Amino acid sequence: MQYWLMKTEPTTYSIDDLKREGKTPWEGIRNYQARNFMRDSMVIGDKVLIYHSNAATIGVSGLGEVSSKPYPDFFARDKDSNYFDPKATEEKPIWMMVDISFKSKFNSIVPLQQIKLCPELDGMMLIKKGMRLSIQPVSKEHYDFIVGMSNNC
DNA sequence: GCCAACGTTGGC
DNA sequence: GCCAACGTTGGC
Repeated sequence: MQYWLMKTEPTTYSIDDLKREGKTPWEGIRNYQARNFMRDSMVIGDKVLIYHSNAATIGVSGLGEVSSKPYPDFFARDKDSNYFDPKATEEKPIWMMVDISFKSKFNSIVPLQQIKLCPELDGMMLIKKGMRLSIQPVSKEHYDFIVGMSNNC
């Protein structure tokens, strides 16, 4: 069992969209390191912090769970998709994804600003300078602490 | 909208 | 394999 943080821009796909749909393919990851986490390390049942970037309120908005094995991101082969990649083929799909299911929406977002201020969260990948990975591993301690912060809002 | 930090591309 | 140019991310 591992813990992750996955970024999304709420104008594209928010925690409310995930709540409404219950489950979604996490398509459009076009970074090898992020893909490798999904392809090589994620297993069904892993816990996920859903993070809103480029938003009015930036921060962790709720919880999800990995609910499928990795499989090819078929958007890469859809010419009409923003995520189309001409190099992707059926034999070599290049890009992989997993399904993420909805677990909960926080009463209020745990803001990035606050995450940066908590000594308990020192060392989180999210707050490292220059870090822009859209999928990051999170320690159980940091995961639990952020869930705790959401309960105190 | 700005821009720092990264990642990718492509000529050599 | 180097590295300049370009594109993207994402906080501010």
